[in-house]
Amino acid sequence: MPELPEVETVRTGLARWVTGRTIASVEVHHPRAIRRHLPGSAHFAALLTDRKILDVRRRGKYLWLPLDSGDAIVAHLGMSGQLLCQPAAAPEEVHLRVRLRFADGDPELRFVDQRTFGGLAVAEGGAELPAEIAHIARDPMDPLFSDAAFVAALRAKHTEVKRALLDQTLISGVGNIYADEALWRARLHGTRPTGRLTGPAALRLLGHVREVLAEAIGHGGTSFDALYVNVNGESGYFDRSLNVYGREGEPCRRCGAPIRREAFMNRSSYSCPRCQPRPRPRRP
DNA sequence: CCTCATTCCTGCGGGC
DNA sequence: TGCCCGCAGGAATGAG
Repeated sequence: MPELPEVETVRTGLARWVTGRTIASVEVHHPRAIRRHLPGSAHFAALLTDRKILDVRRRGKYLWLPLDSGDAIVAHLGMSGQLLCQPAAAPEEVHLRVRLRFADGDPELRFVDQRTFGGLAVAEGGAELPAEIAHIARDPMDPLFSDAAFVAALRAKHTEVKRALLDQTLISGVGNIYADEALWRARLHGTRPTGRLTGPAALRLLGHVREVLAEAIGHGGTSFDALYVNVNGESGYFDRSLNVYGREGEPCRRCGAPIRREAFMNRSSYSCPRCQPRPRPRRP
């Protein structure tokens, strides 16, 4: 379940292994792995062939690789996507979707994705910022992210605070795991209405979001099931530092109360029933 | 305009 | 043993 820290870990690895290299050939093994590209896989491959990768950039959970043509490769890992730098001789992964070979040989770049929620796309003229991801807000690690604008937008929303944290047009990079972790740190229940958060409380929450993301980046990300790995196929180990996510029934590390799990948007939310009481209804 | 439910996909593990 | 079902969940999409 790659969120910002996992994607940033992949970005770092890619930057090291593919920056400055020229793509020699492209193999698409599964058409669904190429997103929003009506001309088809062959055209996708043609736009990349003989192009040099200039950089590897990230916004939220999206990556893009500017090319010397002015286009960019856009990548989203979805639930189970992996970008792996592998020697050409390595056996094909079961869920290998796309393979990029380079003019200078090894390593090649492979997009592997079991559940095909992720995918690659070409953003024509998108080297600076692909139009496909222009609607995604800056993430809280971005130097140009505005804390004040975020707080104002959050408080103006008519929704619950966890929904807002997952809204990538408000703040990007946060998924189910880090939303729960930040809310635990902030001692807020996810169903708290955003409109009833004070400015200072919203700012504190943002601080906790940024803090948990930074710590997770420092650990190389979180992995539960080996579906998330860095470009060398290694898992992060931040999962050892999680305080609520996946800990139903285990004691809260702050107060000892058993962590609860609640259904939320077709998934699960974890919280401490004592540190994070449910908000009282405004009017019964 | 805004909010929210639905849908895409596959492997795993629990229950019977 | 084997089958079925629920679950994991980011984000595009369309409904209301």
